[in-house]
Amino acid sequence: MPELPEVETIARNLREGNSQVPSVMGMRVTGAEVFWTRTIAQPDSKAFVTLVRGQEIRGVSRRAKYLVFELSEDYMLVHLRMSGDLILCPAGESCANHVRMRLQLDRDWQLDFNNPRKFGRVWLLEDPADLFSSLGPEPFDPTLTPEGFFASLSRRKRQIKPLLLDQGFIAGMGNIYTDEALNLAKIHPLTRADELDQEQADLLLESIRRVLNDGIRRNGASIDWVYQGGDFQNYFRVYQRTGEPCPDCGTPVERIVVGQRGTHLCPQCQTLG
DNA sequence: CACGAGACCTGTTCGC
DNA sequence: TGCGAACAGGTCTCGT
Repeated sequence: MPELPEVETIARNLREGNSQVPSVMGMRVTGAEVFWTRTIAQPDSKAFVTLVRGQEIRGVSRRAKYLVFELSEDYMLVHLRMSGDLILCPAGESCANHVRMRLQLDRDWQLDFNNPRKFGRVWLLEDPADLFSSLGPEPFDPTLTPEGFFASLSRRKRQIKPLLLDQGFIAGMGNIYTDEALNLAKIHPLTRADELDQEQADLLLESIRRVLNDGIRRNGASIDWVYQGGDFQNYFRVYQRTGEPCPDCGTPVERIVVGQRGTHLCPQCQTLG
């Protein structure tokens, strides 16, 4: 589930609460359990448990696809990777089947890191800067202008889809929103980045922002068993819609493989120059 | 630098 | 029904 809109939704729900759960702001960590040791990337899991205890949650935000917990002493960063989710669950209850790490909180809540495929990771750091140093700009950063975006594209010879998935080029895009944005912008995923003109770059940046915004507005996308919450999956244009009509021209959507990722496109709208 | 393949993991779905 | 293959929202590392 976790691309920018899903991570943003999780951060917002934890920060602000919703009809089901309260905000975690001001809650204190009274203990931690690690059920899959490799979940903790830094420090080691034993040190993590010791260090995190007693810290108060003072902020929850997002950078790229990382959840950023500002604690009283450190920052806790969580990357959900392919199948992770964070669930605020009443203390002592079982809200998920694959919990790899749990923070016990006061006020009778616990924060469960559910993660069936065990790819997700957690860091506890004094300063998150090193983790973030190689990340590209946030898509909504106002200093990311159409002109600057075009200039960045012009310097790259990679295919546009793998480039958009590269978190060092632009942060937060994943397989869903990349396919959606490229279809909206009518750009073939194999197009070389330096072959796009200014007009296409403008449209691509606008499309990226539009699909991400739509995703956020719908609380993200919920595909299959991994995640419940959003309903953006009902508004996909091409992602996992192989054989269904392109929303613009009606041509059946095709599936190809690009960089080992399933890729969905309209062969009529998105052609190679 | 660009690219492809393989790793890391478990669960679901599809085809025979 | 059963069983293996294919596939899944991500990222890292290695070889060419």
